Amino acid sequence: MIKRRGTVTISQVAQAAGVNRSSVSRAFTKPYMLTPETVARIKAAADTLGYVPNHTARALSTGRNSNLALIVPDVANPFFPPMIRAAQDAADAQDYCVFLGNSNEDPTKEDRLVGRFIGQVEGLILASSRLPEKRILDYAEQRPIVLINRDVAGVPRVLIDSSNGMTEAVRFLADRGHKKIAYVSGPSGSWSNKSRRSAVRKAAQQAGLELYVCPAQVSSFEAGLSAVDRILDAGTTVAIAFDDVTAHGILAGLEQRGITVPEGFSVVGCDDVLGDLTHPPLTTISSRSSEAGDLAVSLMYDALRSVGLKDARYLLQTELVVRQTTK
Amino acid sequence: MIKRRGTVTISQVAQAAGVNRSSVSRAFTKPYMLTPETVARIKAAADTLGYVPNHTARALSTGRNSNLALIVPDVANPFFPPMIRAAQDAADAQDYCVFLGNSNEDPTKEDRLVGRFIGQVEGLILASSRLPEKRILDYAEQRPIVLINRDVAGVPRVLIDSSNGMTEAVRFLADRGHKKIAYVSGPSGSWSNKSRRSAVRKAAQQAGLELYVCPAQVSSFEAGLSAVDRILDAGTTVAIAFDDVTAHGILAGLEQRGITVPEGFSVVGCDDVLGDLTHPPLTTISSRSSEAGDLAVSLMYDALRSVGLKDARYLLQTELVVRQTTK
DNA sequence: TTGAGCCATGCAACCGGTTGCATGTCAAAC
DNA sequence: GTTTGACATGCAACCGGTTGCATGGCTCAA
Repeated sequence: MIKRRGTVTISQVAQAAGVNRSSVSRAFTKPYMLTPETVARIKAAADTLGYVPNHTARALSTGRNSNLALIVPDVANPFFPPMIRAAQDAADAQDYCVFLGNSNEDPTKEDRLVGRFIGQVEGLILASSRLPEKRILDYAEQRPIVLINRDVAGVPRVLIDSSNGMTEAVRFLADRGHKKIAYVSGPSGSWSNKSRRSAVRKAAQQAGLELYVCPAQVSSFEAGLSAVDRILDAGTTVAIAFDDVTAHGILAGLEQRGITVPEGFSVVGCDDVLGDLTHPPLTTISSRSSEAGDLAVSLMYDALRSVGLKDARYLLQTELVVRQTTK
Repeated sequence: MIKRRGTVTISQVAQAAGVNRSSVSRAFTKPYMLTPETVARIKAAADTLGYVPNHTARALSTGRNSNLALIVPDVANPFFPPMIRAAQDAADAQDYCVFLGNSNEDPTKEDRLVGRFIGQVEGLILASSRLPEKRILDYAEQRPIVLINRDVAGVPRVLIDSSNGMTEAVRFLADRGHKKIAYVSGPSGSWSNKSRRSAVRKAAQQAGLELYVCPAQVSSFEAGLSAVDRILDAGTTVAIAFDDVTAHGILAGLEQRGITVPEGFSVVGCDDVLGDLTHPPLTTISSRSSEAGDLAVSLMYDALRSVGLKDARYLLQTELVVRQTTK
């Protein structure tokens, strides 16, 4: 047992105030049960002693700990920080603390993180989870789980629906005279990637455009960079990237080859996380990830309060943001 | 008391295995005290029942919870995510979980977060803390605290020392013929800002350069943008910004006014978080913030193990990274 | 005056583990 | 064959709160 210097417990306060331990407990959690004078006396004693309720002990006896966990594939991917911040703020507003996990896109690590967290949180929010569906359902049995950008029936989820933005982008490109377009993929296990790719595919078909899908395993600058040769070889005139980070890599690759954007080639990103940081400023699909974080936390509260409403499925709509990488 | 479905406790395992509760506990925490056969029998029973040790109960009786807290001023500032990820990884390697707090640059909120966390962690890491020194020392009395980019004597700290990078930058600019330079400040309470500003001041003096210090309250794109008029009015030919984000705003402001970089004006950032994302790619000062995160966690382990070595002070050196915004 | 009922507080069990000490067993040593 | 000691396991207290129930004092009405 590690003794913390100066840890003052409920018993010491009780003794100082001349009451039973239970009254001290009530003074802090159910003051209406006590005379105002008693409460005042206890609080005074607590103050002079410097008493602070022990969170762990309380959690043990009540079974609630006011903690949430949030797991993301990559903190450093600019898509996530706004989401993390929003979730953190929303949790903070209800006096909840949030554990953050970084799975590094690795399902095994994600699984380990969930296991570590699950014992000390009331619920978990998994963003862009790479876990097998069965695993998610198993965990959801133990604790409320809310998903972001992962679509598992029976688990409350917030989905940033890029498909209408993507559709809009494809139509926009068709109107501008493009005939053959490329889609540069993202992480293979990603719901977002699947949903974006199929939206592009469908819209391209409807608009009578030829589509080349360029595989890529991860979302990264390098992935975009190394896709450039293939999308050029395929004879396309525009690339729609899985996300802005990938699009940025594509822009860099094009510049290396002396191809100017948008005159020589057009590029469309997704998620609008880079703002007009790229050169030229990137045409992209909006996606307010902070709203997703906020919404996920409030869904979590719903789940924690009532046992019902397990199958919420929120779609956040997106739209094309035209900047200067498309012609 | 909230009853979790299917919570199996040590007592049930004990009964199933026909041993005392204490043996079950030992099978998991001190197996060497038991016969291998007994351990095996207990683990088998635990497996079939699906027993998972209760983290909270363990924390209560041992006084250790294997949790750390990390508080940053702004998760969305690109300086922090790599640090967060590194800290998270380092913690993970030792089976620690990390709470993340976002103070939003607000000392009051930071204080509240510390208060919320301190009861359920073994130690706290405060990055770029805006807390009054006294407050930090008070908290450090209760739990080990490690600071990043905040210099308080008596508290272990990791400082990214931008001063030699800044000095290098000023000399570099003097060599290129600049006579009057501007420094665009960052958050007023920030140690980094003070240290960078004074390094620039000193180096400018030594190099015989005239210096204009342009105040700014926060680190943001907008702060940089709105500083442009003043740095131009002051007659400077180059601006050294508190960080890359601010520098990016300056670049945008210059472009709005039709001033080309680096021909018409030079810009230097700090922290190297944008890579060559800006246009033109930004000359900046390196700072591997992920190393700071990693180091902070290992300092924390030191602090948790031994009561001594309270006054560690690590300086991480930096250097000028010349790209294309300087002439 | 007495009994009913309410309310403030105390009592003690409980949450789920951990751990110092006691006990019992068995083997080696005398 | 008895003593000694090492070692495996049990016992029970403890970590610091929470909470259902018991108790006792007081008020109010009959």
